[in-house]
Amino acid sequence: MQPTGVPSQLSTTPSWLLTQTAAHASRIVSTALGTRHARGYHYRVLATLADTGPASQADLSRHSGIDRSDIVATINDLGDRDLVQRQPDPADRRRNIIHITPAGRRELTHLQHTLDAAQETLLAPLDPTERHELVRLLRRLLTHHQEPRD
Amino acid sequence: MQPTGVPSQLSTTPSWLLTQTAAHASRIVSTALGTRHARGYHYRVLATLADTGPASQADLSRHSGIDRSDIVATINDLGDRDLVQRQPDPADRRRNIIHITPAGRRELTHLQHTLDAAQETLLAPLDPTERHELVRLLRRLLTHHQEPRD
DNA sequence: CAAATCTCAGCTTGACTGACATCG
DNA sequence: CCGATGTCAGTCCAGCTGAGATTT
Repeated sequence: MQPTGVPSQLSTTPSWLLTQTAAHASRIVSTALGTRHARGYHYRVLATLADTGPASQADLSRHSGIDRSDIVATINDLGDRDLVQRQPDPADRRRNIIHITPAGRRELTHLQHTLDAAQETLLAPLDPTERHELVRLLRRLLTHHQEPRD
Repeated sequence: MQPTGVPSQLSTTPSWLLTQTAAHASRIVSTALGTRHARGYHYRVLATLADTGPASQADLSRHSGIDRSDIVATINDLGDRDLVQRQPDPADRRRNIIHITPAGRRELTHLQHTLDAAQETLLAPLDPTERHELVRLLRRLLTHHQEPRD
């Protein structure tokens, strides 16, 4: 008896497995973030700000991997909740400098704890060695496909 | 120097790695399918039909994991290209029975070859043992999260 | 009546595209 | 004028929700 009745041609395919597992991961993570009224973009922006300090929206886009266009709404959301502040750059009036606020840092900490728990849920069936191996393999694939500077 | 400049908190997270890797996989696969003017749903429906034989749209939905609502448009697309046929079920007039046509089988074969190549591209940096291990770990995660009959 | 089937319209996330005005 | 920046509108895929019509 098959799990979801998925045809064998699909269910043995690495890319299918990846997609499916990622879908589960994303659902678990979204649910976790949802308990704090956040979404992926919100966390990524906060994490990036905490990581690299205040930045222009363009820099934020580059560092977080979120498209310029999507940064706008995300910053609006976070700004509405006073988790970040948008200030015009006096030195370059095209720019907004985005700062994370103390409340933003606190929220980030909460989010990280929430995500740690989600991570544990996701990886429950794997022992530490296997988790490490999974991470290793995925990183290999990622770096390979990210830096094909040929 | 970081690859995409992604903050470390993200880049070491399994679920982040999964999502990112899956994104690459999906782009590779979509591109491959695109060369034959197909998308994921098209392949999945064709593969399911070839695997389980003619089926109602509801069964097709169950077996392919595609939502009922999305089956409709997919079958329309495939029908327009004469890759499948939609016939009313004489025994149950609520049903349409979907058949794969000879052209559909031929197209499926093409798609599978295309996808095999995409798979090879995706897994290029891993040796056979590692590929097998990756598949094993992903399947463990999947089955765990798919059949939580607790 | 309940349940299954098909269909349709619409929403959501994440990612992206194109255009535009502003400014350096 | 070129190029970077912020903004806005809109597209796209994959997945889902809800409702209706039809039939068993």
